[in-house]
Amino acid sequence: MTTAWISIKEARDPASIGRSAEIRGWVRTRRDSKGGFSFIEVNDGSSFNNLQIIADGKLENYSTDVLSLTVGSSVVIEGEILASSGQGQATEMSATRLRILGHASATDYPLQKKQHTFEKLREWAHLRPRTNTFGAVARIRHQLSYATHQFYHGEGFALVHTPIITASDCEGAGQMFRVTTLPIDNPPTVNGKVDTSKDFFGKSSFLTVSGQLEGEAYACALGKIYTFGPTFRAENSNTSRHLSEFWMIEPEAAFFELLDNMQLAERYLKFMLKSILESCSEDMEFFEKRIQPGLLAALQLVLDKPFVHMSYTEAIDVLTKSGEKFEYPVAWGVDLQSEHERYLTEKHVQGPVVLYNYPKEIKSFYMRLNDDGKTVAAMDVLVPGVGEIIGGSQREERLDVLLERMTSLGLREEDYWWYLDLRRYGTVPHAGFGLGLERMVQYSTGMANIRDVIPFPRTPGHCEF
RNA sequence: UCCCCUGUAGCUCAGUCGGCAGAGCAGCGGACUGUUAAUCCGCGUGUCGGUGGUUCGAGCCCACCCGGGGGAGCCA
Repeated sequence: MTTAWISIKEARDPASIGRSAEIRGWVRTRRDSKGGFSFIEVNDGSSFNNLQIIADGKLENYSTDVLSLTVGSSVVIEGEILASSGQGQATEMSATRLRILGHASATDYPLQKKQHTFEKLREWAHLRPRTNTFGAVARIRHQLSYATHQFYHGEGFALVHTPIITASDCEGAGQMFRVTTLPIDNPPTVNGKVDTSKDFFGKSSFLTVSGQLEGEAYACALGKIYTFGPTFRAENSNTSRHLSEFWMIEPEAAFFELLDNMQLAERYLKFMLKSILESCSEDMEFFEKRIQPGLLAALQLVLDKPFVHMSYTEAIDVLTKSGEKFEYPVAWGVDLQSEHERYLTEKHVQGPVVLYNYPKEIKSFYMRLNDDGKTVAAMDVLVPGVGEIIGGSQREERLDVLLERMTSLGLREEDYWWYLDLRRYGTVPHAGFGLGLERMVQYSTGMANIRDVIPFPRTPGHCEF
């Protein structure tokens, strides 16, 4: 007869009282009683909370092993799940057998039984998932990812894997990382320039900044698709909201117009929030209590209310009449600055706001030109604390209009030949958007710095681990 | 990239007017207790980010460099 290995999440469930079981995990704390026993708190990542183990002095290895247990040690413990007589937990385990798999030297192990700053924990990115905060962030990140697949599958969207290496540098979303196998110290040259025809792909190649253009190709066949993958930006931006490598979800749907797109974004955001509030209540309570008081009520309010829609022109009007002193002046035609976006979502609306119909001059070439000839069918979703969490648009499906727009921006037709084919053959209205996963995790948890919501952050000058 | 702040013990930080480097936590030793950030007593810990300068004397003042944080731009 072997004892069943169960998770600590399961062991903490009062339904487990009376069971014999085995748990496996890492020691968080040990408190000794000279009365002849010890309390050991063990965490295995399955739950925010620990399981309290009562290790009696009668255990054969009590003095040799139990009393040597340090924070971070890995253990396998068999015992009986009992109703706890102490405060703070419903169940506990009375150990009948305890085995140490690996010690963690108390003098060397960096994680102490106290709070560390997030800055210090970034230096120990390989150990920080063992802390309360980073364990909780990791579980929320997983739940948001899972909810994403659930949501799109449920809405009839197919997952498409778009390429990570791209040979076109014309995705138009910022600076790209070059991918090359040419020797960096002595590359082949022609006419004094690097001969990229000798490179791996016979031409220059880069890490993708967006899967959108390829996504459009599949939407114009499968109808509704989404991508979920890493994206890369070689921009020298040093903020709490930017990463050089981040994960993006990009749905794209044929026959969708701007309003369909906005409604999809709202359903998607609400689905994710509902998912974490229902499935990660212990983690969310932690964020409410220790990271951002008021978080739960704010997220619940988002779920309960329809999103406010506001055209760019209305937004400019609101900002102009706000009486607020802005560092950057507001006028129709200028791009909205962080301070403007923050005012709109945090003060004016106090919740998510969908801005749409931006001046064409400040938006990308592929966005559909509105009938006014001045604006394009773009939409951004802004949320308090984070700012832009979603950016999207209805795409320009009319070949002549798209070509005209490209010409005026100096883009070369031959670079976009396959993208233009989508308009040449059976063109349809379509729309889509991109959501930055890390910004969603930030918004969901209240974590202030984006470097703390991705396991191993990459930012300018930092590629450790 | 620009602006501001910051760097002292393993961690969090104090250090006055330029005059012997000091607290809490962690650790170690002991006591005590169905404890839960346990409690109580005792003990140790330093390239004061680096280099140069001013000075009889620099953690403190000056210059440059490096690291960290916040904000801005760009964006998701």
